[in-house]
Amino acid sequence: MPSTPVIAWYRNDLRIADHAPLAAAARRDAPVIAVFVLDENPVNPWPAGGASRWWLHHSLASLADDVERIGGRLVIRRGDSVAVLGEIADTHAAGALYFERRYEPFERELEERVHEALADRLEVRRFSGRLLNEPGRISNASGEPYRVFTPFSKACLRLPEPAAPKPAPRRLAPPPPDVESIDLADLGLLPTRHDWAEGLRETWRPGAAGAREALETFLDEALCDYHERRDRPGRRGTSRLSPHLAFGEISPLQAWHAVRERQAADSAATRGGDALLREILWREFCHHLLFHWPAFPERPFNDAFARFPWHDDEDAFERWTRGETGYPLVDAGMRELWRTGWMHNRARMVTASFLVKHLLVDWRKGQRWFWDTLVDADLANNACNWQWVAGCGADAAPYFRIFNPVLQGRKFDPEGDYTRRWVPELSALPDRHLQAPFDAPANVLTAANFRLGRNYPHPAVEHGFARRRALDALSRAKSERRN
DNA sequence: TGAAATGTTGGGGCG
DNA sequence: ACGCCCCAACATTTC
Repeated sequence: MPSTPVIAWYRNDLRIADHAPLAAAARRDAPVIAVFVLDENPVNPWPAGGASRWWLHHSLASLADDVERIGGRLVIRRGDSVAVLGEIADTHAAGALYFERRYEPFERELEERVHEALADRLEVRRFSGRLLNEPGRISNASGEPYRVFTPFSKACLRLPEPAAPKPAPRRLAPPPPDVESIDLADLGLLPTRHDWAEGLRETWRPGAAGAREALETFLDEALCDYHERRDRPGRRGTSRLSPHLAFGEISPLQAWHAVRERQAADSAATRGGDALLREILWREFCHHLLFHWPAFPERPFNDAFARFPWHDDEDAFERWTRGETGYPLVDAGMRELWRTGWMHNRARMVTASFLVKHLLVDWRKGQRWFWDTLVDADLANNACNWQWVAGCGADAAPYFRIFNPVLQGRKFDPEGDYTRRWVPELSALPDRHLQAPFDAPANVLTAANFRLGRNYPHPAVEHGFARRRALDALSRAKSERRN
């Protein structure tokens, strides 16, 4: 068989194990041109944000090592994906192009363009892997896509247990030596003007090895109590796999299978394991929604919100982004995000609810901010969860569910570990008053040498007032729809 | 994967 | 002893 090279096109699937395109390429017993193309097409409405770019840089470095370890070489390029892939294909007479599917509208369209441009010259094949199930495969009794999570997840769980993930190819035939590549550093993914990435470096280890390490740590230390402890942001109770999943350093199948294995070995892991699998299914559900409603990141799923009078309050929005709202749990979350590129899920719900319901700022502004600052930024999850919080999404929190940031703080950070870690100026306050310094008696504040308005801001808005205002505005939006 | 308002119950203080 | 009130504590409903 003539060994014309095969191109393995990498995008958000930066791993070598359980990677169908790479495995198929290796099986061809031909030179493998593994290539990542940084495509900064201005038409893409969702180019990677700063935190994602930082992660991408390090993840590519790790992938390059992994590819080399099995005898290959990762080619790095920048430019228009169609043009670059076409040029590589022509220059090296490639016989095939393999890649893993994505589900974002822009990426789906890109896949179509790649197919159209190249399919007459070589074999273009796309593979599944980013999800456990193709979005088109899951539908309800009447053939419609599910709009509610619970029946969706039940349908997923009724399917046969997925097959075990495949190991990495043992060996790749290297690409022709003259395949052009540029230095990773020349992609310009790292911050230039000032180095804001220190907190990211301290917190994360991007790459498949880091993903595997995070998974093992989670399985050993947190899985059994996951269903309870994941709600406490002050403890290490969550998997912290989200950025690794977002960049495909670990596949959802690998995570799923590892949890199932642990459950089989240890009955104490049953409940925690099921809770984690449920989160993986939420991820599937979000992608399923984005697949069937491509406008999800731009438009409220529920029409009643189409003309909601959001407040264009730039000042309040900026206070929120900086973690200076005057509500300790909200500020803790926002500062954790800025520093580490990640935020505990409980805090995500509370901070997002605060922006949308207390400040009445458009959820799309919050979505954008998260998109730029999260290392786990994923279009489907981000859009789906913001709409969920705002109350306009599929299977969303009802409009009258408004988090009280003070009560949430007392309930989920009772000892104040999380709040004090990220808002250290509150450290000296006793637990009792930590979440509401504005309600603390004067003698308590004096004893802590604390003055509201000097050490820490006054609340951006009073909770009782904000709550009534949101209920009023949201219920009106609902009834106007009916008329 | 809420919170607040409202309703109910039961113990204890008190006249 | 009794009724009355207060108010936790808990349950229900309402937003």
